Amino acid sequence: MRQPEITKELLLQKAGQLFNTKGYKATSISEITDATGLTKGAIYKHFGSKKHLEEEALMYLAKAMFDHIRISIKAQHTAGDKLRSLFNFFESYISKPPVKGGCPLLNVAIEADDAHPDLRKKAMGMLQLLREAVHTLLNNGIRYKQLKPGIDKAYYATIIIASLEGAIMMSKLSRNSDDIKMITRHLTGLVKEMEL
Amino acid sequence: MRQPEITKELLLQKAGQLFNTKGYKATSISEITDATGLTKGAIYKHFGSKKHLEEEALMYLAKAMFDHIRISIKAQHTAGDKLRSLFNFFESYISKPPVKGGCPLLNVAIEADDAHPDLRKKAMGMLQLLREAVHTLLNNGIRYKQLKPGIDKAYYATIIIASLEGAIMMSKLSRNSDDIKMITRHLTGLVKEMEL
DNA sequence: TTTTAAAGATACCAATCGGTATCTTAGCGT
DNA sequence: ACGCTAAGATACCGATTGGTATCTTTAAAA
Repeated sequence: MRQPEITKELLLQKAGQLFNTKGYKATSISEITDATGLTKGAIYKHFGSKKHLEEEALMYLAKAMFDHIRISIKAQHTAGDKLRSLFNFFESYISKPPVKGGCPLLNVAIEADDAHPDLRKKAMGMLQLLREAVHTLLNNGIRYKQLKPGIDKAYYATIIIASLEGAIMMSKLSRNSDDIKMITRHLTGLVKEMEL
Repeated sequence: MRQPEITKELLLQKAGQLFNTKGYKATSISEITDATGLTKGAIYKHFGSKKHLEEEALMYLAKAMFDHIRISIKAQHTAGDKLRSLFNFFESYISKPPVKGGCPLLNVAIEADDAHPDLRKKAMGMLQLLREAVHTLLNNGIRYKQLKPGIDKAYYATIIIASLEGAIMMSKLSRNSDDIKMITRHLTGLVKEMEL
């Protein structure tokens, strides 16, 4: 019954889900013990403090998100298809959420930007990773003559990320996929303009 | 010294600022009494419960936001100029924030969508108001032959709101205006396509 | 000038917060 | 089979939470 690695994984997964749904500071230790069936002893043995658990859980959520992105992108073979697959991944945060509570980047960015510097730094790292992923994708598309060579990569990366995240906010609030679908349509149009 | 209306206004303004910066549930009554110099007695006399104060403070922030929007839009005379003025207003949430903490709609939507149904309903109302404002703006632009008649108004309203809100998240997180400026540039391009 | 109702201050409440110290127990190396 | 180490449970801590009951004070009506 004593399997510390499984225990830690369980704590990260359940705490991550709670943090992503209710918020990091709004989730109490006792809610995490309730959700896991474990006790404070287990949490403080593995993480030392709630703050540390918050940060590790965020990294856990980030890794899960980027793993999903990587998989869905790798399954496609042209820049255009990879981008459309990325849009579909964000659409899934509404239709069949890989983790409850929506996009972990958006959630932690809003909660942490003014009040929680350590979480904010990790959120900035996450945004940077996402930016680089799109950037790389566009770059490869240009290199393999799938996208027009002249495009402003940073500009398109910002448009893609901002409109997807904004649409997740709107669709999660409204509890339907209308907005995220419109944004997918819009971005698909942009991709067509970029394609050769 | 006893001026209940001024006291209430002070409470709404300071509580609104704290809620918009730190979060609604993460802000305690004592932080509000510290910020105002008042006591619990004043708060509970005027609002009855913290939940009620949260809701009234949100409506106070919403009213301030829409008042600002209305003013900046009314100062322009064509649909295109009104839209560009709206984009500038959202840019101001980064460069010279009318209320600390960024866009109240974005903040409350992320905090409330899963866990706080009453706040969520008010957030939905806010989003709907913003949607209708853009919709009306586009409609009038068509009526007065400033915009192309065939445009999909709901579609453009979603693109405008989503990309602005997403960009606010990114720019607030990064603490610079690069992203919101890129989005303004992108949306300005869209407006040009719509204009006759 | 006195009365009075409301505004707001003060003092208290149980519940819960994050955190720690201590104790028990499970499982591995020998 | 035994002992040791670390995983995890339990019991406690002071501080803070939202909320309430009571007391004081203020400003306007009479």
